[in-house]
Amino acid sequence: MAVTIREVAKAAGVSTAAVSKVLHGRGNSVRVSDVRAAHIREIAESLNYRPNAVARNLRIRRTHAVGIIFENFGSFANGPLYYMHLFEGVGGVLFKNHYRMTILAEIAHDDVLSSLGDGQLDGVVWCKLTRDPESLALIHSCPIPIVAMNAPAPTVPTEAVFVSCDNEGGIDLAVQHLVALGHRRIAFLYERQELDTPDRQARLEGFHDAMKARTGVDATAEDVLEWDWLLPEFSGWWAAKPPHTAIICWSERTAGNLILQATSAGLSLPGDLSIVGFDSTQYCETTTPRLTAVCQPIYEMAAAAATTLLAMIDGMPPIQSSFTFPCTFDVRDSTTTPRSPLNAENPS
Amino acid sequence: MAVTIREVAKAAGVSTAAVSKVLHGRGNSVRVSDVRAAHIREIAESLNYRPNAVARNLRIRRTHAVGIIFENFGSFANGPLYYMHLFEGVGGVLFKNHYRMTILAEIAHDDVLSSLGDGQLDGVVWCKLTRDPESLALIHSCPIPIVAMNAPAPTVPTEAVFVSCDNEGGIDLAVQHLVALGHRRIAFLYERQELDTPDRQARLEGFHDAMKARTGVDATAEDVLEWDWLLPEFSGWWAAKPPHTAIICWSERTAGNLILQATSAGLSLPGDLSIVGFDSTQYCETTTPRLTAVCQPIYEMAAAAATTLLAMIDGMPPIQSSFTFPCTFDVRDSTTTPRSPLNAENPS
DNA sequence: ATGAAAGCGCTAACAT
DNA sequence: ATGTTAGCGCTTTCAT
Repeated sequence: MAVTIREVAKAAGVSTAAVSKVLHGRGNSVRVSDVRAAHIREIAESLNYRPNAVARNLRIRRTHAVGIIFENFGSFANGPLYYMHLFEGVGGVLFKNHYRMTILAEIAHDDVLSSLGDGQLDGVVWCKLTRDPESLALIHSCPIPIVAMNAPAPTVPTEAVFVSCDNEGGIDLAVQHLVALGHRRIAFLYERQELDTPDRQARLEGFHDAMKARTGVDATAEDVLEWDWLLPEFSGWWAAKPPHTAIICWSERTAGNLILQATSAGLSLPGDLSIVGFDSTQYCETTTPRLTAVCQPIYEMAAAAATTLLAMIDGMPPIQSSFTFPCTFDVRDSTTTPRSPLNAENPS
Repeated sequence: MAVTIREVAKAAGVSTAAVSKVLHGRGNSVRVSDVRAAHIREIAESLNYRPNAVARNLRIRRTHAVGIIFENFGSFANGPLYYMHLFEGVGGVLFKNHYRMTILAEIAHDDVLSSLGDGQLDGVVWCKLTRDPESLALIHSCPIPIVAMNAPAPTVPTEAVFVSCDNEGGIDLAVQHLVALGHRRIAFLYERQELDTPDRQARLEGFHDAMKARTGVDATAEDVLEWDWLLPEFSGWWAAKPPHTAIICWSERTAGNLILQATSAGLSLPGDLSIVGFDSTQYCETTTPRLTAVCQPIYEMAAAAATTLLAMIDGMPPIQSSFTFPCTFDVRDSTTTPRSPLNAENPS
């Protein structure tokens, strides 16, 4: 069907080795004179030769393709924009380096090994890899390098590299901001469905630490709100006149839904309730009020992940086994001074 | 390095053909007894054998991977959500059929052929393929099947299949809606940067047709607004007291930016100006006011594209060379009756 | 500088 | 029912 290197060689009256060298420039044990090279190129062109990458991949044992695993590909478009940026950031680096990016849909753990070990991928970026023993075992027996994004670095050293943001530090920025505005009773909110998400867990821990550090008092169970997906619990919670004047949401999207619920419950935002989100994307500009949020440097993180992965593929041992990026804080319109600071520092 | 089918065969005392048949179930000229099969499986397991897909791909000349080309991958996250849905829709079908999806970044036309003809892809979904002769030539010489999404079907028949929505019909729904509300002077808005986008062109044509049909008068040049990316022209335009009472935006994101500009210029929406977008995603729920918009059935379109492509890969000639899906209309809060219908039908 | 030939790991026709 | 073998298209070592 397609014209092969052999046919080009025959037509040009040279060996396949010469054609390979000239057209693909690989190998250094073969030398071809300029005239011959030009001739070969001409023949190849006229025959409309297209190199077969699959054959080459088999031979050199490299595909220049890396996989990217999302745990929930199906809800990409309605999920946080965060994923998209991550995706773009990784893709940007890969494409610049002439790698392809292959999406691996949510796959059963059993299938992962066969997917990652079938020779089609040179490496993989794994988003939200969990820390359970099963995953660690998997990392261990995986024949290609892995970089995990937004996953907590495991306590035992592994072959994989972990890239994430400083979730605790990010939440501390949020608490700091709210406390500076005068808030004392602050709640932390997440969806029941996100219970297992490593980032959520880290942020909750950060919340406890920060509350202790910034207000001097420990957060209690009633300061932690675990609600359902679209936060139907809100109106009941608000009706019970909670002492809180601000809510920190574990994610951007959660904050968006909270704004929706609060608005439709008749609250005036941010006067009645200050709201902070996590992840500061374009999305935060489109909510009303615009969402104040912790910002993780997604593009830098994605670029670090991809760059490190490519280095590993090239056989260089990673410099670090984990990278943690500091967060920043973007103040927008969803936070303000509390209407009535319940636990003001200096009640006169 | 990795254990091959040959080593399994040797360890099990059988032929490679037997191993291949048992483990991968391919070929029908080979029969293996149950006991032998069980034994082979056992050996393979104990040797931790992993089939090499690259070798198999070379042999069977199939990769079970399809490519997806976006013209502007880099601005995915900040672009219209439309792309994401498309992406998910295509991916959903592919994954269900055990195909992989490979992202092809914006590539120079010269590179396209080498990318699509290198044997690594069984087919490709091409988003926003333009209709120029160059692209048509490319389609013609492309060795794998192509499905074009949201591209106008060319007038001359091609090997590719085209999937798009009825842009004209969609715009007509918008005009109908506005006219029913009492609007007579309606503008059509797009960004200068989108000049070449086929969808935009089709929608503008649809605008002209619909205005003629629904109001009886032709739209003029001043009814067509070609502004810069973030619509900085808005305030000047509005200050000049244009006769228009409504604007139809070529895209969802354009409409969002228009809302931002109008709001910051002090307009009260939708009272001062009715706004309609194109593409009705989650994004339309997050603007203030919520965006009334034409809705194209993206998931169905994506599914049709992917399904058709897979059929073509399997050698079945496509039933149709183009699929056009009807649009629907989602009324939200960004449209209302005009404050003062300038050209009311029956001025008393 | 150039060519011959041996595989990469797998599949499938063919032979037994 | 099972084994032998010839490739898929390319790279690369080794002779010349």
